[in-house]
Amino acid sequence: MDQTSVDASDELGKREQAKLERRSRIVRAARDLIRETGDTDLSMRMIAKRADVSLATPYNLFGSKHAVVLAVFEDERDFAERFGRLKAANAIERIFAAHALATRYFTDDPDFYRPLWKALLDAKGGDSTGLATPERLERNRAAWRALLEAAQAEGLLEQSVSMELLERALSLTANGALLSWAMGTLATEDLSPTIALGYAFALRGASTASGAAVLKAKITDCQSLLGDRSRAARRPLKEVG
Amino acid sequence: MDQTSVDASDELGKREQAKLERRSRIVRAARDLIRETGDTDLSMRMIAKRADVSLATPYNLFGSKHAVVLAVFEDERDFAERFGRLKAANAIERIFAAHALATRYFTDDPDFYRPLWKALLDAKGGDSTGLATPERLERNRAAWRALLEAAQAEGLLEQSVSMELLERALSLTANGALLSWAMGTLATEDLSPTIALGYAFALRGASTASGAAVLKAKITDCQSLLGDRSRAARRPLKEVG
DNA sequence: CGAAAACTTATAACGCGTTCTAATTGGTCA
DNA sequence: TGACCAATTAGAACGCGTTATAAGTTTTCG
Repeated sequence: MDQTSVDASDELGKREQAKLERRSRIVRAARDLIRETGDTDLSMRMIAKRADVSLATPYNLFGSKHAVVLAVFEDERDFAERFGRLKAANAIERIFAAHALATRYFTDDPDFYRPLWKALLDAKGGDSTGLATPERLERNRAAWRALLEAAQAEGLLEQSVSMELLERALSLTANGALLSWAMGTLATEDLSPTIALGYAFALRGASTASGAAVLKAKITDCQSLLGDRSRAARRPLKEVG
Repeated sequence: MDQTSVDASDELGKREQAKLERRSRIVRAARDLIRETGDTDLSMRMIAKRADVSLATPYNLFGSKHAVVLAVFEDERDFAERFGRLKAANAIERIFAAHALATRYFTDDPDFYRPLWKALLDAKGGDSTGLATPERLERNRAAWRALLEAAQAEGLLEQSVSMELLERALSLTANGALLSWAMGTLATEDLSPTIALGYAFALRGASTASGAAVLKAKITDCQSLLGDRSRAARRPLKEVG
């Protein structure tokens, strides 16, 4: 309905242009509030005040607080772009490189992304819930599936397993880990190796003999990482967040 | 601190006894409300009215709505009891039997457990969040770890992998699936095979040669289950809940 | 230009989870 | 029995997400 072409910023009418600017002001206000105060002051009234709009405007332009936070989230992650230019020794290493790339967003800026995830998990709205826009979700799914199919083509993953279902299993692991992380049950430093270990287990379960070797190495890597940490620090849950 | 012995209901003083009865009235009220109306009318004011107590009382006795819902949840699942008497051909089959037992709670009564999970996921409270009581969580973890260690002792899982970390990977998968299910992204009929497939992948990634065979069968089983379903019905998201 | 359409605005309202106050009930114990 | 004390109670209040209404304001178009 909107967004008639890619370079739409010029020929769009002042009305639509003003709407776009209001939209971005709101998203920026929400982002800045998360950056400055975590999720404590992330209220619609605060966002509206900060964006110099009325309280009703975010509801006109986005529909709900969830949608605003989602817009902040998607604004930050120009993820799929860097996805393509991943280089690694083989397809499986490329999968873990993609994982590292994806996870670094969170671990590099946990004070920003943890409140964001927490806000995203607030499921009160019946139907508008979700951790990503459907289109974004589908694009990510496709990107991961492509990585997996490349590994399958290289003979590292068995032909008999469905890459679609394997991708679903991997994303389940990642979502579970991010859930634990957002709730404070999983420490930031453990997030990446925990997901990597889950990936390694699942991938090895779908791998051929040639793929199993490198994955076994990955498993022992992650295990020693997590094992050392838990043996060394054993911090109580309070200190996690 | 409380619960001095098993038959504590007698020698407890009328005051403490009345408190206990109020507690159970509140939990029962919350349970009935979920059963009757889903999560639409699950408000503290409703729960209090239904339990014939003041609005302040649930806060005195539980502390928060989250704690009340958690109490409902734990009240329903006398899970660990039936955990012991699982019989199967081998340790790995016993793991999947345990999974089936655990998942059946949800799939048999989705209209009850889905709102419950949704309420549990509401993370707004900073520190009281969690999907289970810490003690309950630790008990479940230990039970699963025992199952895994039995499989390891039978030579089905490799000695080099840590059963503690493998258990964590499995629970990540389960939590991720339950999250998707609670949010309406995963259909009830797909919940059990999806988790089972995730378990099968991860377990096969940690298995020895002798364990890999039965797990490969499990993988193809689950795959055909999920594949047939998605090919046959392809229902839109709306019809999920 | 001037009218109509589109959108924002201010503001009030609703039910929610949660906290607080003051008053009252009722078990406990000397 | 009578005094103490712990807990519940009614009720108001706070900020929240969200919705609705009525009154501006500004672009668009004949």
